[in-house]
Amino acid sequence: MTTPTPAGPSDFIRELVAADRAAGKHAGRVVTRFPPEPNGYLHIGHAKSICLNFGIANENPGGICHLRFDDTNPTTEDPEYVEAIQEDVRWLGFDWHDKLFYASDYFERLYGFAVTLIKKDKAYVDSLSADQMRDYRGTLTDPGRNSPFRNRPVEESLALFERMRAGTFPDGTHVLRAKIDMASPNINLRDPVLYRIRHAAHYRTGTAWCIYPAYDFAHPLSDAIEGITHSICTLEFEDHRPLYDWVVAETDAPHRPQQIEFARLNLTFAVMSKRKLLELVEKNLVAGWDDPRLPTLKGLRRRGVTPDAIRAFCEHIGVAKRDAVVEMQLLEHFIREDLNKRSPRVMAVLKPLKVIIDNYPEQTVEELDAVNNPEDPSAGIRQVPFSRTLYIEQDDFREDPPKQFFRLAPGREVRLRYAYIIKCVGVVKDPQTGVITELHCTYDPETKSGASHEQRKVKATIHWVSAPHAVPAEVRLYHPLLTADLSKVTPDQDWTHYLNPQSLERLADCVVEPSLRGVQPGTRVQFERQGYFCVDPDSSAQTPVFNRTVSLKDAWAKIEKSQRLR
RNA sequence: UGGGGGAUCGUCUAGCGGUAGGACGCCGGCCUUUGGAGCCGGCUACCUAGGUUCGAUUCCUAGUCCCCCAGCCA
Repeated sequence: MTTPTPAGPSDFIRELVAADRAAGKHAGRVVTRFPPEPNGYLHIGHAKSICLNFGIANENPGGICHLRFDDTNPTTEDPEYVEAIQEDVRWLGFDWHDKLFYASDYFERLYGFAVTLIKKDKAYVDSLSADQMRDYRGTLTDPGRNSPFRNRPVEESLALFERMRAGTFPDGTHVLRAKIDMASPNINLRDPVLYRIRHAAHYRTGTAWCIYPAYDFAHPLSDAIEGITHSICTLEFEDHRPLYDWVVAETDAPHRPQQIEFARLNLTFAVMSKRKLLELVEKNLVAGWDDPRLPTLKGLRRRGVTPDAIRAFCEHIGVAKRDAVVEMQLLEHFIREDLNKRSPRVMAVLKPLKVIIDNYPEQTVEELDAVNNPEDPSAGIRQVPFSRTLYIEQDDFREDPPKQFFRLAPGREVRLRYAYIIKCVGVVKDPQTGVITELHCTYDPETKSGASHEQRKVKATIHWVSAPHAVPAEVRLYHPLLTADLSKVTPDQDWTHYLNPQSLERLADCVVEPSLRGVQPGTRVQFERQGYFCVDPDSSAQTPVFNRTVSLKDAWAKIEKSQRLR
């Protein structure tokens, strides 16, 4: 029997957690953690992990998810990122309560665990250079060789490790290594580095330390210290798991967390690697980490995406172990679906063309009823002013209309949304340039929108804004940043030439209906026939700035169109 | 060529020995007082070869392909 897709999210990790609870493992407790390194801003890929970890904690009674900063590398980390990451997790709608931790808070305890290991002769101070170590490590197919320092007496390692901490040695002269097996087929087990010397100021511990624990040492022990039950990470750590377990076991840590791996999120046409995102920001190829063209949470927020849409997307894509590349169209679908429900429809003209209704009284202003959201009757109606002089979209008029063009043209009729049917009776051009400067139309007073009698048919309805009431606005259209799939680009290849140099289009002469005067930053609206816009949440400009990210489909259509014209 | 993982519509994902389901996408139609909206219909998949079985996407065997690992990054 085929069963329909279950209503709630379910995946192998949730099943495993459920099985552990049922078996009474960890006394039925569920403790997860989201452990970012504060070396960049969070993006949609992190959202998958956040939704998973916090989601599992929320779904299980008494479950909790810690937020832990994995800040063990002083050279890449910055408090700016710590702040931004916390904002983003909260914005996404998750709460770590009082469970905010820093791996750097464990430095003293971690040092103690390391000393324990040395005393058990399970770790030693190695004095090989980095190059020598690489040489001794062997290759994928050849086993490694023992370091000449591997059998250093425990007392000597202990003393050396103490002096490493004291700052006696320069960077790179010594490391602390686990004593496991240099011939292991798993390279991670060939005496991995546990501590390295780094004379660098840490953003939290300052210069208190000049040795820093490596991920493979700090992470399992941080999990153990915090009583994490399920340590969920991405696939590339699968062959670190034996080391993870080794560290927890050999240090006699107070608790045995379990590492579980899942496939990270890849999105087509999105720059997701922190290295590349950093490069974009540092080379000023984008305006910052919150540039709406970026898949960062801050960027998505500025283009009007809601946390609800991101969470719905993350739930839908599922959790599995196979490598996956999700299509951008799927993300866009969830964004549209969400925005459709919540964004009021308003009228705006992006490229204005003046229209004068010759037979409409000069001083008259009518207030016409407009529906705020056809999908949500509770959103109600508003009034929009109508007058003799209007703006319509330049694209809605063609002097010489092609076959499939049904909007305004000389002698033709269209309906003005919420208003009257008008007919174009005259075209005024600049005598110098020949550019159309205004249209003259007549209106039919019998055709007012909502009038119950005799429905006249017109081929098209267009939007408009009353000129004397129009509110000036700026619109920024963000096209997809990339025109190629970056996953095909090798790490050392220059990838920035794939960026679309025309990815930002600024339209300065836009007008919007008066109901948008003084609208709050962050407000999401749908412009009639133009798509979803968000009043830039972080803009302090006098005139409202509307952001819109152009969908892949539209972007491609535009590219094709421009190619046809050539 | 060592080790660790993974293969189901174009893309994600379900299935746990009994007619391969959902979503996105795409195609067609309807709607037309806006649509990047809505409604209706259609499309395409079990990596290969053997075996076990009444019956295999599911179990077994062999193979193929893809991903990850040789940082004193995480």
